[in-house]
Amino acid sequence: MTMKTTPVRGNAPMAAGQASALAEFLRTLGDATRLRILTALDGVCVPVTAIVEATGERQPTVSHHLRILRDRGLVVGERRGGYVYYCLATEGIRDARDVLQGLAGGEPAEAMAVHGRAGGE
Amino acid sequence: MTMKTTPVRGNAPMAAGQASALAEFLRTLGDATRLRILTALDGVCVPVTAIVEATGERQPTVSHHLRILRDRGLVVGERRGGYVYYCLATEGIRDARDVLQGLAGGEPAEAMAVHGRAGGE
DNA sequence: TGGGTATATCTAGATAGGTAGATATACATA
DNA sequence: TATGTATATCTACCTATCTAGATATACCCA
Repeated sequence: MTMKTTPVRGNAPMAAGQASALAEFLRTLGDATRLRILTALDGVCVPVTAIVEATGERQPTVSHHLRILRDRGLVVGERRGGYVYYCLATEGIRDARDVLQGLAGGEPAEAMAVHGRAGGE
Repeated sequence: MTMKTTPVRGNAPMAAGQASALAEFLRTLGDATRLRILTALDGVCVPVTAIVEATGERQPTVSHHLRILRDRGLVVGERRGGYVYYCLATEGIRDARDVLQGLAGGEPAEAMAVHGRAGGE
């Protein structure tokens, strides 16, 4: 028996809970339709109809992804007459940017720590 | 018939191909095991055994994710004797950071444009 | 060359997440 | 109130992906 013991030890990896939360956040952004919806909403508030038209996706599909984005706090919807207008959620988007900055900046672990977004488990 | 025409038009969303490429990249990072592997490799090069030990994942699972990270150019493996040492891929990680910066910085569309990473289709 | 260790691959099996289609609900106006 | 439009929800199906377990391959040393 020769190569038994590990010659070098890796860093302690990111905590499991933190990694799951960060991974889930990244998967939220990791869908082409959602990215297209988010960019379509950049700077404007528009009804679902407009998003359907802009993206070329079907209405139920758009509603489905809007729901996910809403649940994650990335967009907000407000009823105005017959339409529900969707906008980027200022705070949620700012948090998201911070997380991405943290990831890009070096220590991925720090990203989630600062901004509560699913921090704990 | 009353609410027929859309009152406001959304922005033109990100191009479909670009969105898919960006989404795929984000999904690559959107896995807790891969995030943990990446952090375990921060600043050091270690054999698979060490990653298995550090993460607590099984060896085939680690190899699987290493393969994905390797294919995406985020890590590189080099054989040294009986072990294969894995390190963060300097260039790939720099590109990844740039993409994340671009996403965080404002115009998500610009992120992929600059750095080739799956830019085309 | 033979035995042992390290790593990769293969085959399922399980599960999450996406889209489609139908339909229900909410709202506005006539 | 009746009707039409806008949005949400529900079910089913499909696909991608993760993990497990077994096994193959690569390499080292005696």
